[in-house]
Amino acid sequence: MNRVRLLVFNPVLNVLDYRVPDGMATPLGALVVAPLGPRQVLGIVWEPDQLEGEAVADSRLRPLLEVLPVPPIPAPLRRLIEWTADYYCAPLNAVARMMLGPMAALRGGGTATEYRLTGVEPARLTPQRAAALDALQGEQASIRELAELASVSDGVLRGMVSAGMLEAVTVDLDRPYPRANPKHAAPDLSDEQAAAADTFVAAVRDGGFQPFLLDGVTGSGKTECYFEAVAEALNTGKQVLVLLPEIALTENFLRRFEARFGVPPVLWHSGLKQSERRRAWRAIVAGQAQVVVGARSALFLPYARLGLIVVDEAHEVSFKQDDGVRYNARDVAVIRARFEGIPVILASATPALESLQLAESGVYRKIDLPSRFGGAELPDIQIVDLRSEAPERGHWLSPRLVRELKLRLERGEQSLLFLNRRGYAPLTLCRHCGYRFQCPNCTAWLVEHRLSRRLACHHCGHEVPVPDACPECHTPDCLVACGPGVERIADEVAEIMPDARVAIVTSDTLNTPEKIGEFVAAAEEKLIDVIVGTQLVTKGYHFPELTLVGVVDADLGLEGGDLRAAERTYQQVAQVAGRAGRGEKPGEVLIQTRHPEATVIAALAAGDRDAFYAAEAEARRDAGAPPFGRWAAIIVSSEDEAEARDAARAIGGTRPNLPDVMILGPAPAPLSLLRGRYRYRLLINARRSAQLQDVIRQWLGGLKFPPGVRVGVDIDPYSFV
DNA sequence: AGCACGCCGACT
DNA sequence: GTCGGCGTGCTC
Repeated sequence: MNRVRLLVFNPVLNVLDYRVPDGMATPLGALVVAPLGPRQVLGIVWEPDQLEGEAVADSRLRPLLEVLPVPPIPAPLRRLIEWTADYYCAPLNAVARMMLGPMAALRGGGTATEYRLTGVEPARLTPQRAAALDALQGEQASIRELAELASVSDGVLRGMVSAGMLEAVTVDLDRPYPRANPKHAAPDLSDEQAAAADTFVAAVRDGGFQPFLLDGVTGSGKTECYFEAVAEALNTGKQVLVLLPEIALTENFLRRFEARFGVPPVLWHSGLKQSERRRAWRAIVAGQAQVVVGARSALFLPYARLGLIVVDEAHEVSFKQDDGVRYNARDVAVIRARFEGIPVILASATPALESLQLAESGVYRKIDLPSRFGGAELPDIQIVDLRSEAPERGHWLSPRLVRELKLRLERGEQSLLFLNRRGYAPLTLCRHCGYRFQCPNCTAWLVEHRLSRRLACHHCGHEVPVPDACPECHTPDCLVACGPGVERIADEVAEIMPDARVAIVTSDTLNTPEKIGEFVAAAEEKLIDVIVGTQLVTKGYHFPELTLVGVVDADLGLEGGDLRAAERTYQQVAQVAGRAGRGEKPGEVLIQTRHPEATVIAALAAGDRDAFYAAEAEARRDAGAPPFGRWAAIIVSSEDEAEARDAARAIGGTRPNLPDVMILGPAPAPLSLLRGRYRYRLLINARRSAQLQDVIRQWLGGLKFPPGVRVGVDIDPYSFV
């Protein structure tokens, strides 16, 4: 009898065996549909010896139902999925799920009906129709998606179809993407850039695993360099994957890509519409998508002919996924390149210490771009000691920073104020009774957002309108805002410079590609004098008239005892400083701090990157932190507090006693209530010699938990909440 | 995870 | 005699 072993997409069943009906071809990697009880399940044909599980007797095997019309998942991706599951202590099928697109993408062909605005004036314009008219400019999608986009019911849109305001368009679901032209606009590279580009081009041409760390200062033109490697891949018919840390950066990237290659790249991120996602997945699998730009979720897709991976802004912590499978896309990208036998480029102006270490030890080949493109100078960085140069009461901008802002406004130059805190104020309390607004689902304050007149939790999305009176003592008009957010800083700028045109740039205000485009255009046309923004503005933007950067509170990131707090502060400030002086005029950076003596701040002021990394390396070595030692976390959560505590104690009570592994906890996690779940945590610090994952697997493998309890393992954690 | 099965108490 | 509570076990 012909039997196969499947990796099946069932949360609790990883491996099942089936009989292959006569005449059915089931190569390794084939996606198949199998019967499971009264239901059906999707599975992948896998090497039997790679999947653990008792072999079931022939007589119990049921026949496979169907092989899906999709090319088999190639062996390198199967090995990557095994590696990731093993390294991050995650279930195989949870990892494998990340390579799938929408279920509809598994069957090709066909057409869909989409709708778009016609411009026809209706006899009757209801408020809903007016809102839809406004929200759907330039959009084309299914009724369902348009309704979502415009926040109206689909009944409204169907009415608009009858009224002739919307028209149906039939689209081919698998229509190919336009071909990129590697010679569309060849760049003008400096000698430094050209040398780096030649190295990458050769690596793509020759193939083979080769990891690069592209270490170039802000404004050195890293993108132009790796674009040459992309061009080489296009010439040789290979696919390229470019990973970016945030969706917000894809818009900017897309423009630069289109300028260089004549067509936009294929996008992959969580914001895609269902039909776009389906089209992209099929083109990726078929090899028709030449260059895919995406967030970390693009990493596990089944590319047919991958020839190069680029991880841009490779130091960014958002490459670490913090729910579901907790993997680091930067690290897994290197592993994928190894299995695929292709080059991988990690690009950054402020590499992670781990990456620098790997470059120093010769694992990565380091390519340096030490100077800015076009002769622009790196900005002058100065420290403002908030203890001696205090802002006015209830204000956050020091006299010196205010002076410099006014000077830029007079000269018609632009300024950027950076504060990594969304909203108006991080805490709101009642002046009368001291009541503090807290999230009912999380251990967190509600953040006031004045623009939307709401109090919002930044962890779970809980939102309430700002009340007129205190909910506790019912005193009217008694709420006070504590501390600054970007909205409040924008108010302060408006107060000191009433004529200045201020733009707030956060994920709240720039949440669509259109809005990002409008912002960039406005900034380039000098319709904005002062940009106030969160980390969203620290990367990717190039505004030649921007000559002043103010870091409102450099100490913010240092609070909280996070393992990587110092490094992240260094990276954020260095990145945002890099926005200044990118044109002909020199840039100036003012960093406001209460700890000018801190190593990070001193290194930033002195422009001494090596000193910072040396000090950071020493601190990490002392703490047994990466890359010298290893950390892992076990997170236990339940909607029931006692259940979570008991499960955590049960884990703690069976801790292994090993010389090279230290176990801390269990203790309530810093965010002890998150999205309605109570959380306990154990921290594991291991020497590099320890078999960390094996220890954890053995430890947890012997334990059983009640149904409501979730136990997650976080290898190399970034977030310590 | 779902879902069926089954054993028990409560109600018509 | 019937309904429905959720503990237990199964899916190749």
